[in-house]
Parts: sequence; structure tokens; C-alpha cells
Amino acid sequence: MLNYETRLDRVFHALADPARRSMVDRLCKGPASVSDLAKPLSMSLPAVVQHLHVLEQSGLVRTKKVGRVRTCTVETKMLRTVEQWVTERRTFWERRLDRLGEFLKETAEPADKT
Amino acid sequence: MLNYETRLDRVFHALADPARRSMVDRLCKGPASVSDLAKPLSMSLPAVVQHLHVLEQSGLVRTKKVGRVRTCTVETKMLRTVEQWVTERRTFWERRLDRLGEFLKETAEPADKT
DNA sequence: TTCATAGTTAAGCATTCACTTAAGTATCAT
DNA sequence: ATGATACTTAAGTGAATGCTTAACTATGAA
Repeated sequence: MLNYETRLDRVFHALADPARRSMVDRLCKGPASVSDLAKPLSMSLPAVVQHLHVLEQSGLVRTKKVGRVRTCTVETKMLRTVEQWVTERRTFWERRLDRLGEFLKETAEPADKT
Repeated sequence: MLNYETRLDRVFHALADPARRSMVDRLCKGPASVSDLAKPLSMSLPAVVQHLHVLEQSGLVRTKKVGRVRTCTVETKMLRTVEQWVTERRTFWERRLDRLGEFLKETAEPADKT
């Protein structure tokens, strides 16, 4: 099992490519085969398979082969992980700004004013 | 001005590196100089500057040089953009699952049951 | 059995990435 | 003016990325 940092590396890297993001977009609308995913992309099938592999390794996508077609689905668990990482940082920064605002207000109006 | 897709490429790419994420972590706790950012990292200063440049280009970090010190801050606007992208996809998928659940429930209990 | 479909594997190639070291350039302190 | 601090720039290197084409392997259909 991979550690948290490495999983973040992989998932952010996976999302850093427009072709892979478009595959995720497509899969959010429902499962699809490899050739379904390839159709809107202007690149060879092997290239699509390579992107798919990156998505699988990142944990964003799961696939299962039945007969000769491989069906792909998104894994929301990983989307949640990303979401959480970003939200934590953003809110941490925003709370800091709030505290700073409070501090400035208190400094403007002396504490013994009332 | 860059388009939405390219900005997403850059911001996800920027976050795909542990050193850069640790720099963002640090900056969420408050502004810092380049050498502040470099201190906990086991790499040369030029390497840190290069990572910083990637963060600036992604829009995640702003910097301003005063005297000989460059001060860096996070830009939450870009964190929000990432957050929104992920949330949209996740909720889209979850709504799909909800609709599917409804459908299965309806199919299990015939409509004329009541 | 023969053909087409769906995907896989392998190899190669240009580009980008994440560093490094070495040599700068401003600023600030004495 | 001298030296130290805080970066900055440039050039080089090995590894990873994002493709490609060519050849191959299953599976399903006729």
C-alpha cells in the first residue's frame, strides 16, 4: 500500500493532463469502454491506454475486463481525497485572514473603550 | 491571459510535487521568504526557486520582492478553482448513483403497488 | 474456420522535469 | 569600501512523460 504523499503525487499528476481530465469527465457521466474513451481524443489507442493506466495507478479510475471489452469507472474516494487536501489548506488560510481581521479591529478600537 | 484548461494543467502539475505541496502548506500558515521556504527542504536554493516559479506560474502563489527579500503568499483563488473542479465531478457522479438507486428501487417495487 | 473487433505489448523518440554546480547581482551592515 | 546575505541566472544531466508505429493476442460473429 502506498503512503499518503505518494498517492497525492499520483492523483495530482494524473489530473494535470487535459486528455486524462477529459477521460475523468466522461467517466463521471457513467462507465465507458476504452474505445469509448478514445473516441473524442485525437490520439492513438495505445496512447489512450497509457493515460488510462496513469488514471488507474492514481486510484481515480477502476477498470474491469469482461470478454474483450474493458469497462472503466471513476472512483470518487480519490476525488474526495483531493478535495479534502485543497479544502483544508484553503480554510486554514481563510481562518488566518479572519484572525488577522479581528486583530486589526481590536487594535483600532482599544480594549478599555467601553 | 491563459485559458481555463491550461490553468488547470498548471495548477494540478504544480500540486503534483511533494516539495511544492510542502511549500504551499508552509505558506498557508503565513507569508514566507524564499529561504524560509528552502529551510525544511533538502535541496539547493536554485531548486527551490525553480519550484517557486512553477507555483507562481500556476497562480497558486504570489511573490513580491522588497529590498533583497522576496516574500511569498498563497493565492486562494486558485485553490478554489481546483476545489470547484473536483467537487463538480464528484457531485455529478454521486447524483448519478442516486438516480440509479431510485431507478432500482422503482423497478423492485412496481409503480402500481400502492 | 475466417474475419473483424477490442485491446495489449514493445520499442523508439522528442520534450519536459527535477535537480545540480558555478558564477553572477543586488542589498544591507560595519 | 568590504563582506555577508538573499537571492538569481545559466548550463548541464539523468530520468520521466507523452506520444508514435508495428506487431501481437484474445474474443465474438458469420
